[in-house]
Amino acid sequence: MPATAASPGPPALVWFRNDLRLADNPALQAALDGGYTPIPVYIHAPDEAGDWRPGAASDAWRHRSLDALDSGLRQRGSHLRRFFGPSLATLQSLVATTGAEAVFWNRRYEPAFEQRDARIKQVLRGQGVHAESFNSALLFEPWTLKTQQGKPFRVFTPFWRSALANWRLEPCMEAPARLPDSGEGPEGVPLQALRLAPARGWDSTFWESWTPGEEGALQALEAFTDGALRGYAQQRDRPDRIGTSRLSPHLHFGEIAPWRVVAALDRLRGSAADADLDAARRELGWREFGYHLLHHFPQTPDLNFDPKFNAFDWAQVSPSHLQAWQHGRTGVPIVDAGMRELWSTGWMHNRVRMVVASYLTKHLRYHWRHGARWFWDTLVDADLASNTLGWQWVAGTGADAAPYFRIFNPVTQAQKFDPEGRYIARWLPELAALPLPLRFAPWQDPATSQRLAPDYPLQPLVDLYAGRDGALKAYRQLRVS
DNA sequence: TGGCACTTAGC
DNA sequence: CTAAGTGCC
Repeated sequence: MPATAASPGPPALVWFRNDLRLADNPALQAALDGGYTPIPVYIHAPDEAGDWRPGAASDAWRHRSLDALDSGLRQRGSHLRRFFGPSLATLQSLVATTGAEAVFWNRRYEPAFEQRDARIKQVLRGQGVHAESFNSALLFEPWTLKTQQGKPFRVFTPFWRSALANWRLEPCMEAPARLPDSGEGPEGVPLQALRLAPARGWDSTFWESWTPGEEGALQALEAFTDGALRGYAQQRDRPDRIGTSRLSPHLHFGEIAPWRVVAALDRLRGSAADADLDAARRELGWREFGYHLLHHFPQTPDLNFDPKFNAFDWAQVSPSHLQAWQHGRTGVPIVDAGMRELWSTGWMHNRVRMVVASYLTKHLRYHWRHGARWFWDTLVDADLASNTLGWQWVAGTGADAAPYFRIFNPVTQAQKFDPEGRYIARWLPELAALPLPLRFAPWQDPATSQRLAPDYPLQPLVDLYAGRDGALKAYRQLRVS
């Protein structure tokens, strides 16, 4: 029986995780449809993520997104209650103190969470609580698509073909206009107590370019469909323009449903170019593929997907060289520009992610895990599925990966995708005075570079040809052994 | 979702 | 001489 203001139903916990939105939220909707009074809770339990507890940039975003969620709930007459973990004990205690008859949540697919949540569901049900989970994050949950042999996909193209052949979208559901509130049980702790926001405010520059939360996500979607979608198939490779959707952090935190993004694209069929719409949908497909792989190959955040690479001769890490890469001081402009963009905005253009990753794993020949870890800590969109897929793909160790010998030349990449050098100049202002061909490769005229860009490293960490050569030698060695 | 050395066609 | 194609890493 649906709840009304006059006769509120029994309480049910709605456990928010990476589904920080009120529209298209199946767990919240299940509570309402079941006639319950939803008690929205968030439980801070970073240790339960195992080796992959969220990084600092991700936490900074989550702080703001939780704040936005609480505002949205309050506008509708409810509010968010925040607690410290462990998750199971906290839920059990809340069930006891609120009298909740049910617990609803939306699924996560990271290995540590899949295990934890399965156990939580089992224990709660064993205690007679109605515990149920839903899909809020994916177009296709990892177990819904299989190859002809009933096995998980390892190659993107057949995976995506299968997805398109089995296409079925969740209907979009507007956020409830009003929510009943319950006064039962503890109120939890203030948002600040979770200490997600950086103490010293190093993230302040992030928020010039991002608005965490459901409202910000919808604005980003609108900005995309009104703007960068036109020409997306080509322009998304251009880091010097706003050529991408910039939806990744919103999708990661569940501030928007992927099917709402698809629905927005579908509405543009006929008025926007099919190539652009298909390319945009295909990028969502890579996100889906990442979750598919992570679920079926749960070791891949830490281990090579292709075990052949376990014998690969990665270079020993020099802490100063690794730090030069991290802080954008390698002496290769497009690499350094990307790493500085990451550091100051918590995000990096995808084309540049590939370039800096190729440089780390090929020219420096460092194990991809060093790059994956740095991205994990610095990206606001850090996502275990996408991060793992991306790094193993570039490193050549992954499923359907670029072959190891596919080594990006950072100078060629910059000339091709940042032809006016504007992206480089934006993130490396000390290079803005360098004339164009030189701005891509300052070492080619050391005297001029010294004069016009005295603050930039004149001596690249590694010679590009030597780096490429060393990588190919190590790869050859792997193949004959 | 490459790069490069080398070839060949065409001027 | 350059552009386009090819095979390999």
